[in-house]
Amino acid sequence: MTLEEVASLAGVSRSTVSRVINGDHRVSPAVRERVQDVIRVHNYHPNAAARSLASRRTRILGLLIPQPVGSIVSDPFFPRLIQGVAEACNAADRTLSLLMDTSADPTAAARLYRRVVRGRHLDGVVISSSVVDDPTVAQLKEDRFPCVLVGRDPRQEMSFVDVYDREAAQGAVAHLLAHGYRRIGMINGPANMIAAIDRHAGYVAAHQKAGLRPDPALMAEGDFTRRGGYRAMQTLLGHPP
Amino acid sequence: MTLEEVASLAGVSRSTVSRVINGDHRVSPAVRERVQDVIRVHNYHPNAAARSLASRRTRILGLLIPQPVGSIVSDPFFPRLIQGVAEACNAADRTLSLLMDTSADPTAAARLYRRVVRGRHLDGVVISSSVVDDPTVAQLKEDRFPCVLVGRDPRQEMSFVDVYDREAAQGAVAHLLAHGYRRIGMINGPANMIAAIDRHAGYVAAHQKAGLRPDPALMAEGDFTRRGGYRAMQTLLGHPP
DNA sequence: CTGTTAGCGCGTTCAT
DNA sequence: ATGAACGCGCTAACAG
Repeated sequence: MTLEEVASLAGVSRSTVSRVINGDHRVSPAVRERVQDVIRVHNYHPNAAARSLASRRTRILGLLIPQPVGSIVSDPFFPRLIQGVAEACNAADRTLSLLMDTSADPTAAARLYRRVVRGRHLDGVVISSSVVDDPTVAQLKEDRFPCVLVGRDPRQEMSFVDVYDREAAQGAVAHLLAHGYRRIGMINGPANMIAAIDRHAGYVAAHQKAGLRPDPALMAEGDFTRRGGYRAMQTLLGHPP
Repeated sequence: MTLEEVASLAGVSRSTVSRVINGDHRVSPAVRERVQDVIRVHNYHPNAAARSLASRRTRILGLLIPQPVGSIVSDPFFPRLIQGVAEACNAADRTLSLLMDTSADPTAAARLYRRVVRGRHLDGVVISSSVVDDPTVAQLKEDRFPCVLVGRDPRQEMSFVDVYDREAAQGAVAHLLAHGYRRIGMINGPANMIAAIDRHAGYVAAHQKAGLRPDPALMAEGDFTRRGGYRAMQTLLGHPP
């Protein structure tokens, strides 16, 4: 079933049907009603490829999840992120396409990227980039491809959504200090992650504000897995793994 | 950059370039080489929409995850599934599109389904259906839409991939029985899940084969969450939650 | 092995 | 408010 057929069934031209579908208000109520009936009765749905080709927009949004392939199964963050994005896409009547950097081959990511971006597969992309100097982010920026970061852009050149990692860490540490504690340990994420950098900065800032200097021996590195956290805590407790 | 431009830059016709792109072997090595050079140098990538419109195939595969929205974050099964499918799609040079039944509105799923399937968004779909009489599965079957189930089809009418739930459960219980144990408890999944049905069947079969009749009091129902498992175990242990 | 010719199904000016 | 005509970029016969 095509626009053409709907049009002839409704006794109008293709253009009119197209207008009805796209919510153009330059259609008389009577005609609109008639067209919508035909559409409903025949369960017509516009062909996605044809729409994209003509309109130059795909109505597909991408969610780009890079590198830490392992952690996608261990870290509950990703399922949540995926679900949230999926929900928003559904609400906006967009299709979500998931771009995951699986392969260990570093060029595979680049190829995937080029194919999808240059092939005009997507209207825009949400990229969950947590690492400093992510090459894909740089690429997107260079290509001026519509996108938004989940995790802040250190250079503040792109749109992003993030939490106040620094402030939160600072607040938590300040709270402990205020209660008289002095030996405050920290299990942080990998050092190349922006969130880890920010949290550490907050940790340090809270100490400094209290006129203290944090003890490097109280820092341990986890990797957002249970096991990583366990090991880091063992280290802090003086039981190196 | 379009096929047309690549063609004129390489001094051939559009068709030849198209053949090179699609790996048609009816192209002389010399010409192929020349075309590929132009493609590489100009970083050309074919327009996805145009290809789809002309070929009637989108090179997009769908992963359809229905109902149990909550469990997608608690159950590590889904991240693994998603990652596996993504990997396979990458390897096959296909794009993965994620179709999740978020909304509580039951008609939303149907609309999503119709839009995507009838709009020819996808070439095929992997559906992770675990529930008996899943309406979406029925719909797919009726529409004769290319798809494969993750989880078996009770009616054996569709392609599927699954594990031997029944046999595994039977084996496990038989093993315990062989070691002399007689009061064997079972924490199963929700009763409308095929996997739960199969596992229970195996549990019962093992008992029957040993001339025993399982005690209904030893059955408890979990929901694939830690908390659900905890509660079920409490019940089995005689400490109702 | 290569080029020519038709569409694929729709959005979008233009007229009217 | 509606329709006619064109083009989006590519694949797929069909010729040669």
